[in-house]
Amino acid sequence: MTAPRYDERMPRSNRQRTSRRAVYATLRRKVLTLEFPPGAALSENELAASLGVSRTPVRESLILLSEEGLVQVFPQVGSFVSRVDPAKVADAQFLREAVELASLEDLPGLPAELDPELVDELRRNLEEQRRPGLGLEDFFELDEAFHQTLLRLSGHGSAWATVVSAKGHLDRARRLGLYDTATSSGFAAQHVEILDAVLAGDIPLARTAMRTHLRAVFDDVERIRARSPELFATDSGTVPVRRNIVVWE
Amino acid sequence: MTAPRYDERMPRSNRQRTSRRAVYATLRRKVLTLEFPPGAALSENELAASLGVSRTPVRESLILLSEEGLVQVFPQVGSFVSRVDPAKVADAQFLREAVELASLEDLPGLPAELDPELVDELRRNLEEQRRPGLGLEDFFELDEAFHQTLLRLSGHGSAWATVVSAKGHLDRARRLGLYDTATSSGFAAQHVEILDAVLAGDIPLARTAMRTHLRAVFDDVERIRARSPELFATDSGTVPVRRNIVVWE
DNA sequence: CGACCGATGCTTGTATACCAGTCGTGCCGA
DNA sequence: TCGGCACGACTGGTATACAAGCATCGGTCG
Repeated sequence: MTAPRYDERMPRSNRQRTSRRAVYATLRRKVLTLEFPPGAALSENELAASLGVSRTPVRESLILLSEEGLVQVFPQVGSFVSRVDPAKVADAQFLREAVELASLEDLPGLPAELDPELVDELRRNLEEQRRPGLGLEDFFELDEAFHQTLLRLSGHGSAWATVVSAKGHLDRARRLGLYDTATSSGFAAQHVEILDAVLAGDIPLARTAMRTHLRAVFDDVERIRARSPELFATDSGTVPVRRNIVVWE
Repeated sequence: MTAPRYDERMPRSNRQRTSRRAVYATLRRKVLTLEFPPGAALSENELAASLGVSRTPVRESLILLSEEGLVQVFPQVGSFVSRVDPAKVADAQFLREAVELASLEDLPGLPAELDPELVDELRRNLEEQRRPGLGLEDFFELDEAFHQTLLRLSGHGSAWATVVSAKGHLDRARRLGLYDTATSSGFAAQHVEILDAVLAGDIPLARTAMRTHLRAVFDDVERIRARSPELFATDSGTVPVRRNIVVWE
């Protein structure tokens, strides 16, 4: 007959370090940091060669990224980094706001019931955010951790994956413009406001603060768009362009 | 130099009918309808053989399904249909509720501003739902269409993909138990309530009705779980089982 | 009789080969 | 000069081959 395997807990044996995961992480990072700018052609063959792997993990990663909306694949034509589509950015904003605001509703009524470990984590995170001379990348990381931990606090940590997908589009849009530390320090203050409200058990206030915060992030994107409209795709009918075939000599 | 291709609109030339999409749709359907029951082993080779394709599209589909949480892949061990995890079902419920309720908030203040075409579509849909002798599968389809159209009505139709992912887990759980037409006719009535509130411009009422409706769906799942707890995974540490190695003769 | 231990056949992961489709290019003829 | 057509370089989609790990079975040895 059959026999059971793996009784309970295979902590990281599941999340194995596979080539595909590495490639996916690399490609996603390069897309989000604009190292691969919107509209850029992503040849499976080229990527495979430059990453030192075969087409298979590259291809599988591109499929995942296309599901995420960060990449568009045109069969027999090419794969391209998605244009920064304001509609998609707005969708991402809507989704993120819906999830994060709803999670606040599910916080325990009494602040005493909050997981003290997570609360500590949030406090330490906010302290880090206040550290002078903090780099932009560092702030991005802390920001991510803050929002994720907040979700865990309400017991909806698993919804983070959805937020991440949405955040991808937002972050990419934000990086299009200059994004100074002054702005980020403002965000840090908003984070404090949110946590204070949560710890005070004032959920409506927390919601308001969170909404204000997320809208500020979105407005940041809109500001960038107003200043540099050419960076955004105006028509959703994208225009793939076959890359130059450059032959030297 | 380069030359532009595909100026504007490639309506369905993009969503090409590829082997992978067909395989993905088939596998997903079989998982959701429990034709592939929770815990079942899904061998890439077997699936490829039975579907008449190679491992490649099968494998890519399994990767997508695993991202969706419907399948779990254990490297060098096997791929399995995910157990119906109550935690995951609850997560799905949370996500769906968050998105659908938030979308109602963004409905235009005046009912007159609603897209009349979509309103008609909703009305026709509800009429269909009231048709006597409606099969369960048909009702499921109408239900899907109703919720999707409602999202489009508030301009957030693109969030439907997220809801679909969540709905997958919910629907699978619901199918575990008997699900009679009496229940579904109750849901149809709730649909009417929601649409009435929307058309009356009473967004708070619409939200309440929607929340009640979605919770009823979730309670349906909980009811099934109470009656047949053995169908659900009690521990999240899943237990893959290698399929019998059956040798005939 | 029980514990070890290698052979074996499965699994998924990765690499490679081949295919059809989509252009750019340049020859070739009117 | 200009139009047309075929070739070739590229694309992603699919099929196949190979690699590495795990579990079971059956033998052997203590």
